[in-house]
Amino acid sequence: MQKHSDAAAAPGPQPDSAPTSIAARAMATLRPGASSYLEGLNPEQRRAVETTDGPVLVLAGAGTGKTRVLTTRIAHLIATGKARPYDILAVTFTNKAAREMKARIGALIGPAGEGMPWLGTFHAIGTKILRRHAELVGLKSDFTILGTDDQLRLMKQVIADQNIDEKRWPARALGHAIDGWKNRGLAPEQVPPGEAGAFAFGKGGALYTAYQARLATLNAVDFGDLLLLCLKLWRENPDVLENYQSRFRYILVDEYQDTNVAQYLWLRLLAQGHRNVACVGDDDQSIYGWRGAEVDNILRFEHDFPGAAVIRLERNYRSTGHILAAASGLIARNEGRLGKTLRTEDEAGERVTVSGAWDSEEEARLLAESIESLQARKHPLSEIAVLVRISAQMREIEDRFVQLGLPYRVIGGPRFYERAEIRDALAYLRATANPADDLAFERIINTPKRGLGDATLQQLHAHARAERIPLLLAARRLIETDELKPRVRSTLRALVESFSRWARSIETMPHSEVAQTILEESGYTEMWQKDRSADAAGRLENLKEFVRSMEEFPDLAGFLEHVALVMDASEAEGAERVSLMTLHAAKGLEFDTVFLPGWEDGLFPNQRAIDESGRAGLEEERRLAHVGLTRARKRAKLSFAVNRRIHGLWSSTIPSRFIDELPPASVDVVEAPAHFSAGASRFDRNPAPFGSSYGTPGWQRAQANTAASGGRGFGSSYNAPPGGRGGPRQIEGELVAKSTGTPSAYSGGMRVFHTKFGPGTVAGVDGNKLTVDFDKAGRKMVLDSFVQQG
DNA sequence: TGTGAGTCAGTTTTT
DNA sequence: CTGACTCACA
Repeated sequence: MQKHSDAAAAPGPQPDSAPTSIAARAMATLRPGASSYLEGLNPEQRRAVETTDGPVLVLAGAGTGKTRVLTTRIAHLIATGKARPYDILAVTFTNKAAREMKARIGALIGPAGEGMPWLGTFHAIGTKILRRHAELVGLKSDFTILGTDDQLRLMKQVIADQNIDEKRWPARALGHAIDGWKNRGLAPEQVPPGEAGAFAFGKGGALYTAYQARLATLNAVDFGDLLLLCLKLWRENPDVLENYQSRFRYILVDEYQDTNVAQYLWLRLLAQGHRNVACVGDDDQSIYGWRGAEVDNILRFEHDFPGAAVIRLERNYRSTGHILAAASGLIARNEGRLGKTLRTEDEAGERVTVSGAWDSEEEARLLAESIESLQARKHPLSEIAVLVRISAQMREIEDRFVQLGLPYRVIGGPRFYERAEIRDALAYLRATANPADDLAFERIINTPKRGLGDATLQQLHAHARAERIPLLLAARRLIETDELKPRVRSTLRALVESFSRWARSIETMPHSEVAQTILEESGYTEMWQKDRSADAAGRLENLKEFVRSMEEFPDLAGFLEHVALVMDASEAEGAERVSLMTLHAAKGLEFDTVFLPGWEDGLFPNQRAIDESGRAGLEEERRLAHVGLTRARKRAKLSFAVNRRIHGLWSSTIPSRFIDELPPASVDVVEAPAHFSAGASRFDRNPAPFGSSYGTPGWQRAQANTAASGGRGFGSSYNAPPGGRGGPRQIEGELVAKSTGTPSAYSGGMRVFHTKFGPGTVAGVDGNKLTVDFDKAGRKMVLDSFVQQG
């Protein structure tokens, strides 16, 4: 049970034996020590659970049962009668963490835990508070929460309004600056003059002010405001603050090392009531400095909350000895840390392996072979992860997996709600629900194309600004005048009337039907049905899913809130696939075997991180390495390549300095392939005969694939023995690919199947390159060796 | 209004 | 080498 306590952690048999909260409370008063939920905790964990009063900092190293402590602590507070579920404020960073915590509390103490109204992300709780007191900060309670793209659009408008050249001062940069200020809890008037002047010849501050003003007129907030406006609310209304201070008898914070200054201030204000604040975190896993997280918050905790109890969880239940030793040895090089030493009672296990490759392509190949040999030994693919520093590394690895037919999934990536069709559908709903939502209206006024282009929009804007009214209202007024061309006028009238009709139908129809109607009547669905590009079908699917998902919510407002805040798409779990993700995305997860490719100076540690943040940047990179290693239960396999393509150019690289920082006793250097023998390094070993890889399933499958496609194309480069070359094999590969003049076995109109993109139709042929319209993935250029006839 | 060439930059990412 | 974006042109 303890073994995989952190992430996996269905709380096993415990829930069955866990009493309901009332019984538990009664029992706990009689025999406080005997509560079943406390069983199986180690002494430190138990102390972290039972030290309920006063400030507590729990330094929970990777795999030490952090989530378990947090959830048990809540269960304990409730079971002992110290607090009712609604007395407890429990904040997390992600929705995923919040969901997981809810589920686990529910499992521990039964239905009583499900009613925890104040368990959620900082932003969700901030929203809840702001909606109650919206008018005190100049909003209406049905304010809209803007996503990043709306934010950007708004910034562009603000920049244009101030007659600033958007070329020289891009909206993105302004957005970055404003986000930074908001992360630090700074309202426009609080920005230090020096900083405000840095943007656009001293206009940064003015732009920030203007941006906030625009938000206010739109009755909208951005993510930063959800915290910042709480601060404003509380500072200006001490009675409101007091109310929340006394309401939250106990406060718990997850991942405290990730808090930014705004969140810190937010917490500190609330915690000044009962002062029962428990923060759980790990300074060694702070990897979000670049987006405002302040490691200092955790380093300074004892100073900020005098008399705080500091509890270290150092017993690791996840990884074997060598992995832990490697991770600990590495992180010990960091200076700015509170210091913990992870220990395990598990066996030493396998040493961490380090291997070099000639180039990144070979690295990908060796990695895939290694996975296949694990697979051949019945190692489940779902227990294997490949963690990369930057997503650009994924391409080559994916290519290799695709070629071998090795099932994988990418974690992270673009999310459901970020897709254009979902944002469009959302914009229709938003503009219907809130006629003042100019950004939404603007987004869809000409989607689908209905002849309401830039010129019309400008007119609307001018009118709206002059009258200080929303765009939709401006449109309604304008169509009564003769300022518009007849055609535009009638189109706009139709649109405006549609919106009125849809708005009325919200009262009478179930909201998912309203959505369906809007999508039909606006011509939006039709637009995609008519679209001949290959991904149109997928988009229609997404829209269906979108409408379907609305049914899970009681009303439109509830749904809109959900998409604004709880934006992660549910991912199908448990499939028998290798997981591929960035190191950042891996935090909180664990796998039996973890591959860590790309350990090269410049890539990892990343040069930019060092350039921008110097020593602190390097230390954050090192923490990232530590996070990567500690994801592994049994096996961690590092690798690097000595040649890598960076921005399209081949450059030679040297192994990451982190590799040399690993404790040698816990590391095995794996023999390098033939060509990798020059230069004296610790990786200089006898080359393994390359022929040994010919028997792997991957090799055989690659050959089979080649045969299936007629033995032509890129695949044929693999017919040359991969070993026995002194130079970059990549170049050979390219030469072979380019010199393939023989006509492809494929021709336009043929149906083909691609392992990654699925079925599709050939649209064009150029030598061994095919242009294929895939049914799901859209139009892609692929090499014919990657597809099969079908 | 839509396309095609040309330009330019190019970590990590949640809410 | 990509992909995102802009700008000129039809």
